[in-house]
Amino acid sequence: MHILALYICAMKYDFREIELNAKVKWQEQEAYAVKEDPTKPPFYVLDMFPYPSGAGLHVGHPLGYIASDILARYKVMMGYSVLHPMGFDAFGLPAEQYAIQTNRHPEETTRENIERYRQQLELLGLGYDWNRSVTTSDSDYYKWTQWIFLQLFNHCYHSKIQKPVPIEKVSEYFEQCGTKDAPFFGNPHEEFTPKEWLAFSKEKQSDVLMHYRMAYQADAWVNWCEALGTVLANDEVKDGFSERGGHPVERKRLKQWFLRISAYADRLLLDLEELNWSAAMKEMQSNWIGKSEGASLAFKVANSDLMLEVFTTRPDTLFGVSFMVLAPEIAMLPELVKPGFEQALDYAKQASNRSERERQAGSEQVTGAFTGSYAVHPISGKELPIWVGDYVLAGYGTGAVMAVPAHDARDFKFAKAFDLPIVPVVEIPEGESLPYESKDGEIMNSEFLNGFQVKEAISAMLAHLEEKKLGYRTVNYRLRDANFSRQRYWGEPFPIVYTKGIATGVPEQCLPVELPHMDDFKPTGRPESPLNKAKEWTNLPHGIRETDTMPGFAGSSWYFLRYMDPKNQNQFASGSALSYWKQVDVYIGGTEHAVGHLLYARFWHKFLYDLGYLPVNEPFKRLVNQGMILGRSNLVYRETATGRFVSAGLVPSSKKGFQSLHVDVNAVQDDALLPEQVLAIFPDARPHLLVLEDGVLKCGVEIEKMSKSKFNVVNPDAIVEDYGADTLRMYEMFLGPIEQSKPWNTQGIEGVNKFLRRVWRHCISEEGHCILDSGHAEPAALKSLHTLLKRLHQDIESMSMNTCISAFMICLNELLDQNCKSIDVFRPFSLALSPFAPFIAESLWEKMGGVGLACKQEFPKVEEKYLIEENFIYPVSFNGKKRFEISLPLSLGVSEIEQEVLSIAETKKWMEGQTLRKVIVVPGRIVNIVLG
RNA sequence: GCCCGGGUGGUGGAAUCGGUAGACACGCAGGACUUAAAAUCCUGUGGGCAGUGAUGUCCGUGCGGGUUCAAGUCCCGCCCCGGGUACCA
Repeated sequence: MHILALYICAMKYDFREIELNAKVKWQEQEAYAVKEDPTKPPFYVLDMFPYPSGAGLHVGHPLGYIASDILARYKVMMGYSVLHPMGFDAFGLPAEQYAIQTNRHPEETTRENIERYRQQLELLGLGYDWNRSVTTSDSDYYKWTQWIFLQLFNHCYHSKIQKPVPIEKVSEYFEQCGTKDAPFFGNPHEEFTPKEWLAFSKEKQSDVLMHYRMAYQADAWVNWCEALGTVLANDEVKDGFSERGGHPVERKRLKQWFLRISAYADRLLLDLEELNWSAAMKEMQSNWIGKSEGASLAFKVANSDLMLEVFTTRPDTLFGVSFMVLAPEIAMLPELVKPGFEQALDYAKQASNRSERERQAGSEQVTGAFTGSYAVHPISGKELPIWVGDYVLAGYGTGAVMAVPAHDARDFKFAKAFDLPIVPVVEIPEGESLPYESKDGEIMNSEFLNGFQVKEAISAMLAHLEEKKLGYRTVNYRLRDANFSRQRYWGEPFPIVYTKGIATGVPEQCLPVELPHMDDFKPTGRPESPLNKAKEWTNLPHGIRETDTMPGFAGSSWYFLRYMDPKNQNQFASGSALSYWKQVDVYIGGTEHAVGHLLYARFWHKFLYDLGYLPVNEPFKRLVNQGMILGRSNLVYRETATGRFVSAGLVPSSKKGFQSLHVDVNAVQDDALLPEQVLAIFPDARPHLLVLEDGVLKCGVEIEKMSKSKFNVVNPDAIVEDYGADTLRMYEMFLGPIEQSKPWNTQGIEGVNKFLRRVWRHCISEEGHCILDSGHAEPAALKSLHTLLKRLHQDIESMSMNTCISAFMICLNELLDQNCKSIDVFRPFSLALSPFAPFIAESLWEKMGGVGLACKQEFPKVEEKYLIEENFIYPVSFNGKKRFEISLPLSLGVSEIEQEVLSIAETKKWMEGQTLRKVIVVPGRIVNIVLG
C-alpha cells in the first residue's frame, strides 16, 4: 500500500526528478554559455550583484533575479544574444567585521559565503553563465580596478574641453602660464608664475599637481570610529554612530584619497534626461547633485585688505543682509578676530572639533560668536558684523554666508538668538510671517529694486553686480568629491608607492598590487590601515606602499563592464566585446543604491568613455527598481514586572509594561507557539510563567526588514525543497508588481503550485507519457492560446510578471473547460512557460517530442487572426449605471448600435416614464443612455 | 520640514486612452469521490436591504468637494502609510 502510493506519486508532477533532468540537460548542452554572436542583436540584462553575507540568500534577493531571468530567457527565445551574468561584491567592511567576530580570515569566510550563494542561486534555475562570473576580491578582477584608479590618478579634468587630460598637460601649462587662467579642475592652494613654478622643488611640484589629479589626496575631516578602528563613509554613519555596530564616531583630520566626481556634476545631471529610469530615481540623483544657480559676490572687510566671498541664490535680497556668518573651519578667521573677541577663536576651535554627533544633538540650540570685525555692504556701504556659526558648512560654497534673516529660516534663528537686526525686503503676504522664504512677492526697502517681483529682481541684481564688477553669476553643487580611502584590511590596495614623500603610480605591468595575506588584520587602534602591520609588504627598496585600501564602491563601479570580457588578461575588456554589448539594456536592483553606487558607476563610466575606452557615455539605459520583500516577524510579549510570557490576545494594544521579543519565524506556526517551544527558546521561561490562549502562546506580528537579527529570514532553499523551484519562481512573480515592497507570506503559494500540477497532469499520463493528440486545434483553444501570447509579449517587456502569471492561469482554465487535448496548443503553451518555469517546460517539451532544448526554441508568435472577434457584449448603461448586456456585431457603426439598442424591449422597460436626452455609443466599448 | 511613491473585498492583487470595479489566486463556506484522510473536482463568496426562490434594489476603490453622458483613473482641499533627504545659503 505504502509502496503503491509512492509509485503513483512518482508518476505525478515530480519536481525533483524534473529539476534534475533539466539541470543535466542544460549542463550537457551548455545552455547558458554566452557568445558575442554577430548574427544576433545583443541584449544585456543585469542584476545588482549581491554582497555575500553570512546569512545566505533570503527570499527577497531572488525577486529581481527571477524577473531578470524571465526577461533574459524571453530575449534568448526572441533571437537575441543575451548577456545575463552574476557575480559577487566581496570586499568591504561587513566581511571584515564578520571575520573579526568569528576569528577567521575574510578570504575564507568570503569564499564560503560565495559558494553558499552560488548554490542557492543555482537551485532557482537562473540561467547565468558562471564562466563569466566576477568577484571583486579576486586579484584578476581588482587588477583592473587598480588600473582604472591609475587612470584617474594620471588625469586632470579640463574645464574648457570638458574632458580629462594627462596630468603632464597641467605641468606643461604651469611652465608656460603659471596658474593664470588655468582651465583645470582642482583645489589649488596658491597662485604662482611660470618662473616660480620652475623654481619649485620636485616635491613641491608634485604636491601642487596632486591638487589637480582626478584621484587626489587631501587633508579632510573624516568619521573616525575608535571601536571599528577605521574611517567610515558618510552613509555608514547614522546620527553620530556607525551604522554597523552602533559605535560612536568622532571627527579626525587625515590625509585621504578623493575622486573628483564634482568635475562631472553637470554632465551627471544633464545626462539623466535621456535615461529610462523612474522619475523618483532621477529626482534622487538630481537632488544629490544639488545644482543651484546664483551669484558669487565679495564683501570687503572694513579697515582691512581681506575680502569675504559668499555664494547666494537670492541676490534679490542683498539689501536685506544684516550680518555675515563664517564656518568655524574657515582659514582666515584668526586675521578677522579683533582683540577682545578671542572667544570667537575658542568657539571656532571647539565647534570644528565637535563630532557630527554633538553637532547633530545640539542642532536645536543656535551657537555662534562675534569676531569683532565688520564687512562692508557692496552697494549701500553699511557695516555688517561678521560672526562665526556652526550652521555654516565649510564644505559648501565658500564657507561664508551673507545672512538675510527676514527670508532665510536659519539666518532668522541665528538673528533671533543673538539679537541681530532683521530687515524684510520682500513684501510679506497676509497670513504669512517671518521668515518668509517664498519667491513670490514684491521687493521693498531695496533702492533700485523696489517694485520688482522677486524673479525679475534676481536677474536685475545679477546684471547690476556684473556691470559694477561686484560679483558674477555662478553655479554651486551639493555633490562633493568622493572619499576613496578606507583604513581597512579587506579592500583593494592602492597601486601607489611613496618615494621620498612623492606619491607615484605603480607601473601598469606591475599590476595587480596584491593584498598581502595577514593572519592579524585587526585594526591597529590608530587611524591607519591594518596593512601598516605588514612591514614586508609596505617596505620596498625604493619606497613605501600606500596602506589605505579602496572603499566598497570601487569594485562595484565598473563590474558590469568586466562581465563583457571577464577573462581578459590584457585589458579590462576588449574593444570588440565592449562595442558588441555596448551598455546594460535593463538593470534591476533596489532603490537603496540610488545615489551611491549608481552615481559612482555613471561617473567611472563617463571617465572611461572620455578616455576613449567605451562606445557609449551612460552605463545603464533602463533601470527597474525592485521593491523589498519584507519580513514578517513574530514577537512574544513578556510582562516586565512579573516575567510572565503573555499570549498576544491578552496583551494591551499599547504594549505598555511589556517587552517585545523576536522569535524565529521558522519555529512559529500560524502565529502561535506551543508551551514546550517557548520553554525551549527562552531558557529562563518556566511553565508557571506562561499565560496561554487555547493552549498556545499566540505571537504578535510585525512587518519589517528581513534580517538575521529579527529572526524573520526565510531562505529560498526550504521553499524549493517543499514545492520546487518553478513554483518559487512563479510565486515570487505572482505576489505583485516588481517595484512594490511587500511582506513575505507563503499563504498563496498553493495556487501557483496547483497550476503547475494541473498543466503536468493534463499533458502527461501517470505512466509518464504525453497524452495529448495531434488532431486539429479548435478555434476557441487557439484564441485562448494567442490571447495569452499577446499578453506575454506586452507584459514581459514591461516587467509586469505578475499579470503574466495570471494570464497563464486564465488560459489553462479555458483550455481545461474546452477539454482541449491538442498538442498544437500545449506545445507553444509550454514554450511560453519556459522563461517562467524553465524546469517543467523542459520536461514537457521533451515528452511532447520536442527536439533540442525548450529554452533555446523560438518564442511562439502571436497570430492576430485567432484573436478577431465578431461580436462584442455591450454593457448598456442608463445614466452611467449598467443595467444589462447585449451582444452585437463589432461591424456595426454608431447609429446602427443606437438603433439596435433602442429597439429592444429591455431598453424600453428602463426608459419608461422618462425622456431620452442623449445616447452615447463607443463602438467596441459601451452604450450609455442619458435620461432626464 | 521638504521631495517622491502609495491607500481597491477577509488577504495578495487586476482594471491599456476616463468606458462592465474586484480579473487571477489565497482563504472561507457547502457539495462530490473516499472506511477515513490527503489529493482532485464542482458550486458559492464586496457589503446592506427585500424575497422560499430565480431575482430585485441601494451602497461601494482612504475622506470631503468638483469636472464629465460616464471617475479607482482627471482637478482642488484634507487624512493615513511607505521611501528618500535634511542646516547646501
